[in-house]
Amino acid sequence: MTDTAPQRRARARTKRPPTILDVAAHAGVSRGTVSRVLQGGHNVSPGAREAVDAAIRKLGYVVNRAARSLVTQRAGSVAFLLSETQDRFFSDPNFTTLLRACTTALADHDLPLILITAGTEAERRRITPYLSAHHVDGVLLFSSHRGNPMIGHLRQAGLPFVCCGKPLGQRGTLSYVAADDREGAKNMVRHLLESGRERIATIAGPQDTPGGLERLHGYRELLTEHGIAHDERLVAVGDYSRASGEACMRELLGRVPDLDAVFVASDLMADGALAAIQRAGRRVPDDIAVGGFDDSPVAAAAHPPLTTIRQPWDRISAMMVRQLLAQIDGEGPATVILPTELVVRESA
Amino acid sequence: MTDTAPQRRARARTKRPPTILDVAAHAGVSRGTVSRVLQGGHNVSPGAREAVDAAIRKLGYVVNRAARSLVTQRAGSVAFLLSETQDRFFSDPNFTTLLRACTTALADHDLPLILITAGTEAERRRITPYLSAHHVDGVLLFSSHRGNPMIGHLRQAGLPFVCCGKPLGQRGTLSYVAADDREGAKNMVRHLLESGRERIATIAGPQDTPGGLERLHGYRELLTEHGIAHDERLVAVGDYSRASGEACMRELLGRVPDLDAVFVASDLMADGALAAIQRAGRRVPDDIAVGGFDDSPVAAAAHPPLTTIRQPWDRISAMMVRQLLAQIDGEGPATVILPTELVVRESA
DNA sequence: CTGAAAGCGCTTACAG
DNA sequence: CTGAAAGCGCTTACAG
Repeated sequence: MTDTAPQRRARARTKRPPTILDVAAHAGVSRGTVSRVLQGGHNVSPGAREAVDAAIRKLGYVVNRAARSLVTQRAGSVAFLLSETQDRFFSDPNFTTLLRACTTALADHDLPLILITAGTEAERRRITPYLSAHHVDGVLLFSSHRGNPMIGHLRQAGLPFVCCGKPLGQRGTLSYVAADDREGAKNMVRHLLESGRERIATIAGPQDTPGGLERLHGYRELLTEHGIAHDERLVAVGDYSRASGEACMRELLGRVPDLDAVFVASDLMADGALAAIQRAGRRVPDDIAVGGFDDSPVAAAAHPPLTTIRQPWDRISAMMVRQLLAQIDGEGPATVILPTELVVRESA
Repeated sequence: MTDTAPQRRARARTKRPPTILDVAAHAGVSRGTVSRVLQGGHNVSPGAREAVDAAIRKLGYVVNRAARSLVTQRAGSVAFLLSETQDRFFSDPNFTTLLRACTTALADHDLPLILITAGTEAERRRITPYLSAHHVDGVLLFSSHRGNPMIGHLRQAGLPFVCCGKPLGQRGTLSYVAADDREGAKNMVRHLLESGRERIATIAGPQDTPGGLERLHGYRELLTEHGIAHDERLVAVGDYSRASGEACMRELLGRVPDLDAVFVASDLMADGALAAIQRAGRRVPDDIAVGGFDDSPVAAAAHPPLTTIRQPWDRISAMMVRQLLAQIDGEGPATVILPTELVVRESA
């Protein structure tokens, strides 16, 4: 019974891929030597090394990660853990920026990124055994709320992790990477002041998040440094959504009709503020200057384009990955604060 | 030499997790029996089963996935493969919706989602060996461009995959799940017609994508069915970006000042169109009705909120996962087309 | 620098 | 229904 062409092809396709043993046979060396070449080629003679490399290319050999993991006791992958109410983070324009940057940074280290969401208690319960069993070597943790229980789980599991942004309401030292929120806020308010604005309001972010807190601190600190008295009527607090930006702006305009500038703690909220201002028949920046925060994609797309503070997402992501790898290799925790940058467009 | 407390804790933390052997010892059965319980408990007596379950709970046993993979020859994970120019897809509001829905659908099957980007030729080259080595059991493929070479790679690797949307420029049968673009477009244009509009323009998507093509076909088909002659001046083609929507709308208004409605092939472009219309001093929907497509987050946030066609992302994702699992289990390819839904808001 | 061999933690025929 | 045993594909001391 002769095979038909399709049958032969089908069998060839499902044929077991070459193993280290096939490579060893082709190269005329032992399994151990092939493995040593795979590990970087230390303690291998140039000749053996070349023979192995040639065999690998010829056979199209790719290491079996499961087998490697089993012996090295390492998963060979890292989790991108979103421990946030899903809607909130997924609708955040910064999220995709971060996700992309982390994927790229990890790919450079040949580490697949496993995306895990754990916004609810039920999800956290489901994912905890997975993490405790060290099915990943480490975790990039994205969560902005005070007292996230996920952090306790990760600590208990002894799993290396690095947070994006300063985790609030945690005791002890934790690794995290963050932008310099306070300094960024101060730079924006200074910019508004230096361009001649005198009644500067602010729309802060949620006060249980580091960005919400620190950017408001920065706003107050800078005004104080310039001898400007506090006026709480100039402060509104949103939830980072576009709708809340719009509502806060309406509120501020009602309370302080003669305000001439507003520093908004996120671009998305700033975009909402823009709508409220225009709806009120005021012009940006002529009547009211608007400064955002993030330099997310919405900033450039806004009308007018937003002057904002750029968060260095690429650097934040790369640093998170670097810190995580260091921790996986046994290093202790570290805090990394990265500077922001004022991006001047048309809104202020 | 007595250990200090921290040392003891450190050792306890890095202690090897329990294996199937520990469970077997605790339950007083053999390794094989524990494994059978893990596989669903067939051919295991109730007593043995209970003893094993108790031991598992007591020890906090979690299966070692690497060991399992090694023997089952399955990776136990699935890739979410973004084979699209990164900027384009990551800035698409539908992307996060899809990503979230797929993560959830896979989690229900205890399959981790591995996020992989392969927008450039260099990335594709890097990722191909990983896929060919079956480091994932299957691929959810997101790519909208004609003739994506990734599809050839996946076929060659014999790796099960399901596409999101109909892949253009491919021969042979492929599994894909898509919304009924043409019917959706027809529904929107019908809605515009029935609400009394007479000069209906359209902003289509890129003509090398199924959505760009099919929605334009639907527009034309519906008009023809209603005996309305083609007028190519009423057709503009964008690239799905907000900016292109704005530019196309400006173009259309210049060419046909008396148009009274526009069907836009994506919400993001529709949002841009809104800006162009308002900038031209026309009102929506009073002067011009605007219909979008997607029902992405921008639709509800637009001013005025967009009337649009809802893509059933949750169903699309769930179906993609279901089809993929079926293929992994040996089933052949299938095409799934899901109906869309007209969502009436204020813009039309 | 190299090979032989143990062992990582599972699953799965195979006997019984 | 159950146990003993082979084997998945690697890495890594250990000798030499």
